[in-house]
Amino acid sequence: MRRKVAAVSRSRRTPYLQAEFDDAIWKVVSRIRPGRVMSYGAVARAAGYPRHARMVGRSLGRAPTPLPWHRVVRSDLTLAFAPGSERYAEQRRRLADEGVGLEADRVVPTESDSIEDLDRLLWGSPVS
DNA sequence: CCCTTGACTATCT
DNA sequence: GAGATAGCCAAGG
Repeated sequence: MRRKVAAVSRSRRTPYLQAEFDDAIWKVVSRIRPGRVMSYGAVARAAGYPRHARMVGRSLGRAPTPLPWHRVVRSDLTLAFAPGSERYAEQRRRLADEGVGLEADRVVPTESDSIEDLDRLLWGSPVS
């Protein structure tokens, strides 16, 4: 059923529907492969909403169905939650379970991952 | 309206 | 590489 979030943005710039935004974001996140991570900004761009990195976390918090939210990290590969917080611990645990290397609060890129293509590499595989 | 707050980022020092 | 800074943008007070 259609959620009735009437929340049309009151922004002076880009009018947008929260429901559509959420659907786009959730779809992208649900496709991140296990053992891989993607940045908030990359998710936003892949969903068609450049410059909306800050909105991604908000959207994930609204997700009704289980989503691999733990695969979304900052562009510098650090976790966005406060170290010591419950959600921080949860994210670390889930990533570790998938074999993702962690150094302090930062994901350790695989040797095959190159910094320049993080967007694509983090995504996992070319969108086909 | 104005101001503050974030699950953010790119770019300087 | 760690901080500081300036953009970013929707929500909520």
